[in-house]
Formats: sequence, structure tokens, C-alpha cells
Amino acid sequence: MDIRKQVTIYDIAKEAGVSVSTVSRVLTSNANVSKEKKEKVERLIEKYDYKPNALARGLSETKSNVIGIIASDIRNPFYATLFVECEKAANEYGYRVVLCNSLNIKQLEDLQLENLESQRVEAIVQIGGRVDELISDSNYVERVNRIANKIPIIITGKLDGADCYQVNLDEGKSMEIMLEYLISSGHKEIALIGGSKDVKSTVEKQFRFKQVLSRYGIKYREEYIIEGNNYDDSGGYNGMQQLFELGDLPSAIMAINDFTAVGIIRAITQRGMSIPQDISVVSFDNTFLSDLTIPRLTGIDYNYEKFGQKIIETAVGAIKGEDVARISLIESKLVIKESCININQ
Amino acid sequence: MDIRKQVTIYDIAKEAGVSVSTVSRVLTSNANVSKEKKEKVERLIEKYDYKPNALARGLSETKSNVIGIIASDIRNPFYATLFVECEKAANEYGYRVVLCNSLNIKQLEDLQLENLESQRVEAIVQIGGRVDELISDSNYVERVNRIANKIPIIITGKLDGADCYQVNLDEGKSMEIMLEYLISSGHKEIALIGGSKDVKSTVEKQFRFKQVLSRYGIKYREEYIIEGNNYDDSGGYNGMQQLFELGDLPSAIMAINDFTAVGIIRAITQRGMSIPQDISVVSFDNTFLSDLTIPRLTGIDYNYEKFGQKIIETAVGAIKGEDVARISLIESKLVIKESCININQ
DNA sequence: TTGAAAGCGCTAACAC
DNA sequence: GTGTTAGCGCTTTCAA
Repeated sequence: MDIRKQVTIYDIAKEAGVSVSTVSRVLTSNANVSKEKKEKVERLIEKYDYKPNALARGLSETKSNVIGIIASDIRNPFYATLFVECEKAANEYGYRVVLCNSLNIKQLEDLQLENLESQRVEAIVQIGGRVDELISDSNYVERVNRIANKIPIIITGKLDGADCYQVNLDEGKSMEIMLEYLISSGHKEIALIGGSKDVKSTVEKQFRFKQVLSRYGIKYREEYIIEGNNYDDSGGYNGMQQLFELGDLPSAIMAINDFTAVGIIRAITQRGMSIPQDISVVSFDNTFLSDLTIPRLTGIDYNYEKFGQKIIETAVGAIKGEDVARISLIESKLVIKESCININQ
Repeated sequence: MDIRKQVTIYDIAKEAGVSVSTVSRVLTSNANVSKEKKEKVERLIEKYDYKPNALARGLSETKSNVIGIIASDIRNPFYATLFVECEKAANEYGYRVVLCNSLNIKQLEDLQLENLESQRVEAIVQIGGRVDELISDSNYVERVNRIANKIPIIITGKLDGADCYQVNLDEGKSMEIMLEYLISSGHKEIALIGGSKDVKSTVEKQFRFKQVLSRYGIKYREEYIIEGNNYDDSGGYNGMQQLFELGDLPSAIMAINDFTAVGIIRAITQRGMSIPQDISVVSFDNTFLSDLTIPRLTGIDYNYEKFGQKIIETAVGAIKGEDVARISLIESKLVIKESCININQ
């Protein structure tokens, strides 16, 4: 394959009749070069379609200009959206980004952490995976801490005892906004479907759910919190079946995320009921899925652009040794579409 | 940030009382090292949590062990699925993968191509973006060819005049399978909604659509092919509106992809019609979206795992200078769910 | 089996 | 403004 050896800075220098440092200077534009030589070099770069070797540059500068990102599964719209925003933000800062999908395989997650370190990425961002777990895996924490000594690590969840930066969604606040909207729309019987109590974000939502209900003097019904192992449509579908078996239906249902909501909608539709006339459904995340359902889902939206920016901003700040916040919260807002009605009227 | 300087092979060698070559040997396990020294080195590697610098290694070996992937937008489930399969396959072959999202910004696509070359990736895979265009951008082709001289390029579309490997879906065959199923289910009035005639895969489908209809002696109706600019739900929704305005509805509708089908389903549902009782809908791609709609979408499925494997297999073969096929086709198959009925009975 | 040393391609400090 | 040169951290001949 390597018929044509890659052109190097030496080849350019030689043909231009200058030293390699001069070529390097026009490459980096870090120092002055006479117009004449500069143009000569540029012409040759063009001629040979020369592309500086990023490995050599990285080795020389002892920095790669890369931020590593470990996501649990990019096929999930939530992660895909966030990843793209991170990629954009990183590019703005002059960084490239390397993505690894851990696919919820712990072994892979460990390996990817190592790989990224080997690649000398300047920061590691982890979105989803073990940082979602309510009870942090102590082996993993140890592993992360060893790396965090050398490279800043930014996570979107939590990792107890780990020395990393956190950029989190404000799950509690989201629940509060969502629930107050439902209550103000006359709903008093509200179920929360989906999610697992092993997951931090879910537990936070559940906790705030109870808290807000009690603040409004609404009776909390244990059986209206239905968990599921998967954050996908099957979780929603099965949860809804449980609710049907219970017999006593609430007037509104909160889905733990859009995927779950899709399953809930399916179950309700199959049952011959209409949303929102017979029952209201709301959700969290406002991914593109929430616009694909019939009806479109009212729910909590996060500013993914800001989310991505904050993550990268934190990473870059930490790389530069600046004093950046250890924890940042991303605000949420309500987006009203068609899946929830006011039952006061 | 760099409080603790990264440990190098020299540090290990020194403390172990051996030469760096010995350490390198245990790292690569390319040569024999006495058990005693080997263990000593391994202990130190463990002790210092030493991770070899991939940049240095890459520079030294003049190979990066990385395959670059340019996708148009990873938020699209089709690309996300394919990307993950490529990532898995690459890992199997001992390669890492670097993803860039071109987001349909041509300038970005050019830049990413350069970046990947700079990183000395060993092959570049492009899925979506300019390789989807029916009429290839000649500037881009030239650009690609300059790179293809040094690095194998694998695309999932076409790039006329470019020296790359192609791994393609068999769009024509897919259409044939799909259409024959509809016809065998008694459908004679069939519309094809979505897609643009600038896009190769769409044009191939349209072409075969007409061909198969004529083969079965079914009258081809121009007004039943409705294009759209976007391959998303709005394209489907708007296309369906056009069909409603036409007044004369077909018995079955083919959506160019799942996203489009979602919009079509919305339009039909809004109109108070039922799928598949009043009208059948089928689609291409069988992404997870096709399982989220109500009813679930009957349509063409591709073996994404094989697709990803073939892409990487081709890349790796080309890297090694093996004689791999310039063009490979990925077969498709029909998946029957609930969105299409037999109207013969 | 082992070590010395050259080389991978670049940057940057230093001297002129 | 420009060239020389010493690294950056690793692999791999070549001798021993």
C-alpha cells in the first residue's frame, strides 16, 4: 500500500533550500519567516499535498490535542445528541475528539480508559455507563483516580470518591418543573414509569417526585412508581401493563425518558385509549423521539448545546490548569406539545 | 495539570536495571526476554500504572492502528448502528476507530479528511455525505484521489472517478423484494414517498420501482413518486399531504426510510385513517424507529453487523495490501411486522 | 538473551 | 530571520 512514502518536513525543507525549523515555523506560524521563504515553502506544501504528521507533532509537543469521550451507546439519541454537541464544542477550542462506545460492557469500559490514556488524550469525558450507577464501583473508582492524577476526567453522572469534574443535568429541578406543570393542569393522580433504582438520575427523580407531591399535599401512592430494568420502550410497555392490572389508572403518566414513553404510548393506544383525552403522558429528555410519537410528547428539555459546551469548557479549563468548577448543573425547561391536557376545565 | 510527569519506558528500564529495548520487548512481546527480567519489568509497569505512549509508538512504527470514519450524522439511527458495528469489527482486528461527523457541511468534510490524514489513520471509511450524491463533486473526487494514493478509502456510496473501495447496500434488490411482497399481497396502487433525486440510493430505488412494476404489468403513475428534500419525518408528512391533495389514494405506500415513514404514519393517523386496515405502509432500513411506530413497520432490513464487518474487512485487507474486492454488496431481507396487509382476501 | 544506537517526524530553545 | 540541534517515547536493527 505504501507505494508512495509520505512526504516529511525534511523533504519540503530540502527542496525549498531552507532548514526544517523554517518549514516548521510556517506550519505552526509561531514565529516570523521571511515572506519569500514562506511562500516557497507553502508552494511545496501545496505541491506535495503535505500533511504534517500529528503523531510526531503530538510526541514533540507532548500533547495530542485530543479529548477522549466514552459513551455507553451512541445509538441512543440522548447520547448521540450530546456527543455531537461535544464534538462541535471541542472543535471550537481546537481539539479533536475520540469516541468509544462502552456498550455497557464493563470490561470494554476499562479497556477504553486505558486506550485513551495510551493515546495521551488530554482529557477524558465519560457520558453514561458506570457513572450512572447509584452505587459506584470501587474498582472502577480506583482505576479512574489513577488516571485522574494525570488527566482531567469529566463525567456526566457521579463516581463516589473519584476525583473528577461533574457536569450534570438538574434532575431534581426537572422533576419539580414537570410535576408542578402537571399539578397546575389539575392532575393529582400521577404515575412515574421506568428507570431503575440503581441509577442515580432515576433515584433523584423519584425522590423529588415524592417530595413535591407532599409539598402540594397530594397523597403519594407507592404503586404509582413502577420501575423497569431497561430505559427503552419495553420498559414503558411493561410498566403500563402493570398499571392496567392495578385497575386504578392515574390521570397522568410520567415516563422516565422518551424511549420509555414510546412504550407507554403503545400500551395505551393498544388498549383503545386516547392520549391526551383519556390520559396524559409526559416525558424527560426531549430527544427527537419526542417529536415522532403521536401525539408529540410534552416534557422536559435540556439545552444539549450548552450541555456539550459546558463539558468541553470544563475539560479545556482543567487541561489548562485553570480553576474550573468541580460541579456544574445544566438547567432544564418545559416544552409543551400535545400529550398532556389540563383536566381542570 | 501535569504535576506528575508521565512514566516512560526509560523510567521503567532504569528502575528495573535493564535497557529500554528489553522493556520494549516485554511490551510488544515480539522477542524473547528472560523470565526473570520480564517479571521484574511487568511488576514495575503495574506499580507505576505505566501506559505506553501510542503517539511515540505510532511514530516509530509509522502506523497508527487507527481507521478513520467520516459519517454524515451519527444522530441518525442508520449511521449510528452502522458505526457501532464498524467499531466492533475494527476492534476485532486490533484497530481503533476515530469518528468525525460531517453534519452535511462540505467544508467540514474536507477538513476532516485532512485531519484524518494528518493523524496517519491507516484507512478512511466514509459513510454518508458526499458519497451519497448522484453526481459526484469533482473537487472532492480529486481531493479523495490524492489521499487514496496513500491511504485506502472505503465508501458506502459512490464517488465517480475516485479510486476507492465500495461496500454498498443492494438498493435495487431491496426494492425488488419489497415491491414483490406488496404485489403478492394484492397491492397494485403503490406510492413511493421521500428521498431526493440527487441521491444515488433513492434514484436506484426509483429506477427499480418502475422496472418491477412494468415487469408485473402494473401501470406506473408518475404522481405516485413523491420526492422530498429531507430524509426525515417532515419529508414523509409533506409527501403524504401531497398524496391526499391528489385525492386518489394508493393501497400501499413505500417510505424511502424509517424516518420518512414516521411522518407518513402521522399524516395518515391525523386524517383519521388506520394502518394497515385503510392503507398499508412499508419502509426501508429497519432501524429501531421501525419498532417504535404504531403499528410496527414491515420493511427491508439490512444485516448491519455484516455491513460493518465487510467495511472493516475491506479496509484491513487494503491496508495490508491484499487483493480485496473493489465493490461488495450487502444483501437485504424482508421483515414482516404489522404495517402491511394482504388485500387479496 | 541483551544493550547500544539509529530513526520515526516534528517542535522549540539556542546561537548566530 | 534562520539554522543547528536536542529532545519527545517508542521500536528495531545490529552486535555482542
